[in-house]
Amino acid sequence: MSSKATIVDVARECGLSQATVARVLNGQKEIQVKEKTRKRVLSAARKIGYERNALAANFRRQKTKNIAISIADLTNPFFPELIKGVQNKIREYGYSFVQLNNEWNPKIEQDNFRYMIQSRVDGAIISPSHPGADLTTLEDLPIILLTNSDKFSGYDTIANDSKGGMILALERLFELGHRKIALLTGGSMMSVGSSWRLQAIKDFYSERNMIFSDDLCIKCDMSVSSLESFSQARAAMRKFFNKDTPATAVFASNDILALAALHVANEKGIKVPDELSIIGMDGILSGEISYPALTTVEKNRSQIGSLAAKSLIEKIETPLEWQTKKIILPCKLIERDSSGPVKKS
Amino acid sequence: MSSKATIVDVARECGLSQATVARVLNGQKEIQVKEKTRKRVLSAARKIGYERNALAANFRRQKTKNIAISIADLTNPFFPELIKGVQNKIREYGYSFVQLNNEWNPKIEQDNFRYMIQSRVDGAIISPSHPGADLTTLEDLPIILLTNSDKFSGYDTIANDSKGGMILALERLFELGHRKIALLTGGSMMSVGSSWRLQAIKDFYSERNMIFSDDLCIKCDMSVSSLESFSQARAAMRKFFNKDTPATAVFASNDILALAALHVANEKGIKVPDELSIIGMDGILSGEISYPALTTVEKNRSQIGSLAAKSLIEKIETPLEWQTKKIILPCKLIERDSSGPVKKS
DNA sequence: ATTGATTTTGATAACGTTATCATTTTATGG
DNA sequence: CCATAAAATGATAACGTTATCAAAATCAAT
Repeated sequence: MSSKATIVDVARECGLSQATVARVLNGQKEIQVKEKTRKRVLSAARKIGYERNALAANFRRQKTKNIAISIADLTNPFFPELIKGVQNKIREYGYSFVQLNNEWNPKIEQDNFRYMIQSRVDGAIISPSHPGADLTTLEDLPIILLTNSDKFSGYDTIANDSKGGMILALERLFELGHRKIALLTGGSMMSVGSSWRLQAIKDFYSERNMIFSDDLCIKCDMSVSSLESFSQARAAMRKFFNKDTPATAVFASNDILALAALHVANEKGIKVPDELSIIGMDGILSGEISYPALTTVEKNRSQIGSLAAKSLIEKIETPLEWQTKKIILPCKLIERDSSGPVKKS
Repeated sequence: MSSKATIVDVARECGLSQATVARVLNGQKEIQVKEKTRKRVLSAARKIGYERNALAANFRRQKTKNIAISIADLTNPFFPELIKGVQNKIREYGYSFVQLNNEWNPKIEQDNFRYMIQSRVDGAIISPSHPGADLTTLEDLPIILLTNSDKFSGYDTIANDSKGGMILALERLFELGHRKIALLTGGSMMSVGSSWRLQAIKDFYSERNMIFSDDLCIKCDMSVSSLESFSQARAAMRKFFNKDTPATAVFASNDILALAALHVANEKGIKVPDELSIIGMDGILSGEISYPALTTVEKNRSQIGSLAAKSLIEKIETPLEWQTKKIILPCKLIERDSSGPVKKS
């Protein structure tokens, strides 16, 4: 049944050596083989239904044309588009990928790293589960990290400029007249902690000779799944509004949190954007189709994915020319319908 | 550089034959090897840093412990959770997977099938890009299809009972007093066409001695991406409301469309659920976090994924005992906040 | 034609593991 | 203690491709 035809069978069929057959069927750049013999081989191959045995080929060259993508959780809306970007790019180069989730669990992450080594992937794109992730298992496997944490010095990294993006949002809110801006946060999707965000907004205010009151920082426990973090954020927002701290705008560190804020605002009859402006971060689908549509600081995840893929393949294929890169991509403010000028009262 | 230690090196190191070493390191069920030698091998392996070369092993056994998952588009919110279900299940059995997107393009889909054959995956879970998808390329590769289309007789299939789910929603709406129910549809995510839905709702009405007016069927062009189909549906809904055909409820064939309806209702100041009930289908995250939260007919995608994975592995590992299965899972109505009793007027 | 350079083809040895035997060692029972 | 069975280990041949080198065929130029 599954005893497939091999290159030797094709050779026998067309009366040529297996070397020549190999050159025709799997040889690169179609070099060094006469058109006539090429035809002969191809028709013989078609006749007996030859299909290349990639297992044998990979084994022989100890290359797989396969890369790994290690992320925390595929159901996190941040990742699918990123992966798509990777996928589209690597297809151009004839690579494919295995996708490994770790559910934020460092132990599973380590298993996955082990798997990468054993299955001899040619390289990996890794979104570390936490800033202390141990990458030593990977030895000299070419990798690109999706993070901008400074814990990974010496590694190649690609990420959006989250801080810059945050400032973009704050500046715009200031332009719109907002001065009482609440910060809704609880650790980013990359699990890099969020204390820098509080610092960033404080700096932002102090640069303008104002102070950011800690009352306006709404912290919520950040949990594993998007849905849980939504619930947590919603609870936090409900509490916040009950205290009726006067805030005219909310900046949330991701769209899920922003949508929680929007949800609570709707619930309480607070008009968005007339009475409250909300800006999120990431640019996920849920924010595009909500009502009102969410203003957000977009991270171009597809672009990150394709850049990471491109870099990785360069690193794999021309390792000598490679030198460590830290790419930081700007974010882009997308103004939709959840933000507007502060209400005159 | 990357010349890794092999089984032979370990054998030399510990003074045993490579056969014994192989039995210790990669042998199944830890049978037939003395505890003392086992220790000897393991410490030698650790000492010289042996890592199993899965390429060689796969090649030798012509098995990969790898399956493929072929879907249309990873960014379609339907799929990530399904894939997660697959992933969790196959991990139990020591399998991993490659994920292949086809962007609804049958040509790419065929390339992907070819890739499966050449890379010798042990099996595949396939969501056909369209009902006429050609699976002959796959010959006798064990596969499980994610569809309930009757075009795939003879294949193993798993899918939710969409029609049953739809009836669940309609029955509930009837219970709530709704008689004028609009059907918002345009082809399902599985691209299986949607004419059956119109038929189903007509049957539903006629079973109750009523007739379903075609005016209440809102068709929208179904496009590739979720966002586009949202826009299309929103446009269709705007048109529908302008005609002010009196409908007290909308049943949408997926959550994206339902959210489009919700969006337009909000836009027009139509109160949901007081003035209009909306029920969607699938149970995606966006519907859980919208305001109001979307009532939906849930398809348990994680369950489908894990069932598909379990079946596939059975089919792979005990092919003789296998017999063709067509599994149809019931849907579940999840009542959230977008549906309620019809308004008394 | 004859030489030499060049292109095209052929023969064959790896790659590192697993599977199949053959062989050795250990256990069992009279 | 010997015979026999059972358990543990060893030797070696695959798996199907690619890479290397050698041989043959073709081409160019005298």
